[in-house]
Amino acid sequence: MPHCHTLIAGLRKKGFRITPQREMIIEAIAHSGRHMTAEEVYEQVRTRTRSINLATVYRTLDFLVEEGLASRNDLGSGKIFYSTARHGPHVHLVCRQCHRVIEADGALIEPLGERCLERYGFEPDLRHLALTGLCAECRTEKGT
Amino acid sequence: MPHCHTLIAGLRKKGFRITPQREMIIEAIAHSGRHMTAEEVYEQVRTRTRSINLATVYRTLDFLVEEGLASRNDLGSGKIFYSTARHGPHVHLVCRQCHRVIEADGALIEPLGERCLERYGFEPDLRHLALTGLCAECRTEKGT
DNA sequence: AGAATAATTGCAACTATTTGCAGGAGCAAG
DNA sequence: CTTGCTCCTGCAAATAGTTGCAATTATTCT
Repeated sequence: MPHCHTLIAGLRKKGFRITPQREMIIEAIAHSGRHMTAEEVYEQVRTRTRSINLATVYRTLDFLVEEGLASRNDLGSGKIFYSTARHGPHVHLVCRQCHRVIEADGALIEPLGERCLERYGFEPDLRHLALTGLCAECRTEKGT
Repeated sequence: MPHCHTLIAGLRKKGFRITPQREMIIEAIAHSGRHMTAEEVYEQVRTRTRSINLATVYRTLDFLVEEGLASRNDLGSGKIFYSTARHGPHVHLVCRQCHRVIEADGALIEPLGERCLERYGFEPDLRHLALTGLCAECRTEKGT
């Protein structure tokens, strides 16, 4: 799993500019190894410098998503979560009712990638897939 | 489509109240057979009555999602799309770069549902799955 | 090192979505 | 058809996320 310096070096090699803001945003999110909202990333970077703006955070995060270095997930809570691909591939099972999020093994969707590529020339990012549905508890509740 | 009447009857049977607003919102989205933003649904219903509020539209759409009758997709454009499950199961392949959306055959992810259920007791809604990744064109562009 | 240049930032305005609360209305029971 | 119990709606305010534009600055070329 790429460390933030690897990420940064990669971006630089591709010809993107690495500003202190971008560097700190990347470090914040890559280092946390968790899912963060833009606001959280902002707060985190803010503890290190005053030269950071929330709009920049949003733009940088979306930029990272475009470059395939982070993923953006709407888990139905009204907030969008971002994360790098540091922790291995995995799937989020998001309950549409209680909004609980189960982290499932990425192996679950292994065969999927190849088929997308074959049939549609589309290369899905399967490191942070989110599936919506009903969790076990909500299912039994419902099943009355 | 009398389809929406089925939906409405089902909700009534479950003990939910069917207000004119809910009825019109359901008709709007079920009838369109497309993906719509909350704003579009609002405009659509607005042509029929003045007694509708955008907040109600948002709440009703989220309610439908909870009930498993609609799905909510953040396709990365800053707007959230909603749709019913009228057209058969299918997958959205969303390019993270050009934001193009390819509609793929739902059979693509058939085996996935069973495995989620087996291992996690989680029943995913596979009728409107969205996968993020790189489309063929953006991939070749990148491959320079 | 210094200048040119084009990408990136901050600001502020704007759009999108959520939430609290008070009043309104669907539905069941009588 | 009236009552009462709740759930639902509208409003307005709060929170999230996006965008245009002028100023700034990372990188390249000399």
